Amino acid sequence: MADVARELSVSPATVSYVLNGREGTLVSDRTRERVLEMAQQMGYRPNRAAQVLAGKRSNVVELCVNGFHPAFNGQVIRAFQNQFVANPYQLRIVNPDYAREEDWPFVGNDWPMDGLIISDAYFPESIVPSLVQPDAPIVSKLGVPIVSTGIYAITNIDFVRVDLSPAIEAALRHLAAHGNRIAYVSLWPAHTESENSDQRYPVYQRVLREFGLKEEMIVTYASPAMSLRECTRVAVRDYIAQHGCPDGIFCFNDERAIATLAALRDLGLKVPQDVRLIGCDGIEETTYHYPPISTIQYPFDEVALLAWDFLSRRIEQPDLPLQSATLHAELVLRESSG
Amino acid sequence: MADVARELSVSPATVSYVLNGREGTLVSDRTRERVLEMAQQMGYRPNRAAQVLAGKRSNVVELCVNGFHPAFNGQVIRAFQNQFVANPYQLRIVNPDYAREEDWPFVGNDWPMDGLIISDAYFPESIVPSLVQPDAPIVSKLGVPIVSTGIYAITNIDFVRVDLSPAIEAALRHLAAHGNRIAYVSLWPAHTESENSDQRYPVYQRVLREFGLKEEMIVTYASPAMSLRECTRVAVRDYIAQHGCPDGIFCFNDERAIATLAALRDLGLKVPQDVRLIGCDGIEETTYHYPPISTIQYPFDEVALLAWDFLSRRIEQPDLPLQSATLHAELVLRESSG
DNA sequence: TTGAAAGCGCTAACAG
DNA sequence: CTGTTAGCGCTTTCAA
Repeated sequence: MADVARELSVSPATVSYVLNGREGTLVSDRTRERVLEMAQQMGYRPNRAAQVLAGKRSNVVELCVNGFHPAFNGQVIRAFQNQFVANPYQLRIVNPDYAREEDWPFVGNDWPMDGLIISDAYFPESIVPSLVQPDAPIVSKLGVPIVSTGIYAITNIDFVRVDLSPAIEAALRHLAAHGNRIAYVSLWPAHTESENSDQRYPVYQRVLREFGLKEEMIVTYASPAMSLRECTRVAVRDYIAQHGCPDGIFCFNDERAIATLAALRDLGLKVPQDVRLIGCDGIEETTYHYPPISTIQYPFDEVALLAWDFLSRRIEQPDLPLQSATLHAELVLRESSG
Repeated sequence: MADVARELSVSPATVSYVLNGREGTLVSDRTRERVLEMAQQMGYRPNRAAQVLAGKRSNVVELCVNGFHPAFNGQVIRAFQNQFVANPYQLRIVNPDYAREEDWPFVGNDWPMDGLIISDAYFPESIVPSLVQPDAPIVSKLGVPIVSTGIYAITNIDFVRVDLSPAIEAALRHLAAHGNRIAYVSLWPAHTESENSDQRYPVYQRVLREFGLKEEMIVTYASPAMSLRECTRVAVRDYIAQHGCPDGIFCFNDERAIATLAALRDLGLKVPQDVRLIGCDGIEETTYHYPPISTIQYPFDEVALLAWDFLSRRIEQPDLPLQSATLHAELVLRESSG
């Protein structure tokens, strides 16, 4: 910038003015033009670190998801990115799974940002709550506003929550109407579940009780050696080998439903004839399997739209009252559930 | 930092020393201890922008991939992230697809970084080459070293290239051994292909010529309204409705193979009985479909390992001679190819 | 063993 | 309309 200024014998401030496109005719058209041209020619690029240090906005919004690979987060990210095309802000994706412990609760990323979106705050318990100031909930300890989204949304800051319960209930009623053994392919054994950690289990428990059925949990521990899908495939195969086959299976998510489908195929069982299957999340892949997998559709686009809406408003007006919305996921029945 | 210093009545420099963990006993143990404790207590967090501005390394390495969602890049990202656990560097993922045009060729991200890894430099043509200085190829115009990886690696900077050709040839020979109509589900029509844009087509062309077979291209244009998979599914369905069914289909990638499998199912065709199918990339999902899809396995982990190896070495020693490696993808035959 | 001071590249008063 | 100047938070000589 100084170079450009020197070359043109104007002051750096003038260059800064035109490059920042300050409105009003602070700078004469001729000067502006010359500066622009020279900057272009000299390949000037702003130093963002310096800009931020000098008090400028970073124009970065961070999206925090846990894991890039799982299809669910892929769709979350894609939906958010679509909000950010033709938008002055950049979206920066971070994945706290890989953050170094010593960086918690700041998820290992303290580069400048103007706001933070946390999708499914389902991280090593403590991270997110510790970012939120109990007394001044709107602006976080990071100094920027946070919007929390998803099933595990935190609800004392701006949030977009997705409620799965009605859809899960419908799914389980559907299964219960067609059989007596309804299993749940879950993350943890029942006794580990807390309201906070799984929206699904309480519904499962309630519906099964209502129908007078016995709970059957198929627990799929993750293992470092195997992928999530492999673990699930093995767990389901083992369970059925030992206990026989349920009439219906509801899975914690589509990843597990896909693995479950493979496990059933491994055992020569037919879906939906021998066993009905329903997943959860609504990732695109479910429509490409055979049979197409019934699922509970997470409203990716609506969440992204609302979250960005809340956040951008909050960035402009930090003392707005709490903004919130609750969306409802929808049961999509396909062949796998008969 | 100044606050911490003031609180302890030491100079900011002292605080900086201990916080940067400079070796040698520059600072007395007692002072060090007090500083550490006070910093902790006051919740001190370094301002990375300021650190960088003052000349410190950012400890950030950027990984540039095109698109988060597609399963292929998901596996690329995961493989790289595994290199970066327990590594002082942070990995920052960027996706130039969503970069604003005016930011090219800097892919919309000019936050500080110490190095750049470009995975499959398959972006709007110009981006990557324009980052490389023709005269001083090792260090890029960005001022940091670049390592290029993947099928479309640029080979005048440090690179890890993946050669698909032998595996593709094996795949096509396998198909050609079992039928006369071998189709290629491609991105573009044949006349668009250039050596640089598709490693696969030249092999397809060569093998088909050798067997005296006629080329059949099934072109799957992407459309903004439909997902890649949907587009492919429709394109394959239409093609077969019009031209009848080939004996073997080789797909540009697994995404397309999965969609092709769905299309074949839509038409009531059996794989591999009616038509043999082989994909490319080796994404995990291929093992979960029915039938499991034959594919060409991209060496995700090896690429990540070597790329990081090259880059970290280059960061330390900028004037090392060119580093390079070529890996070979491997054909994995599963049920879909008979 | 510690402190003072310059400067990284930029922005935003303020003065002219 | 344009230039001067004081920082932003930190690192790093250099001097004490």
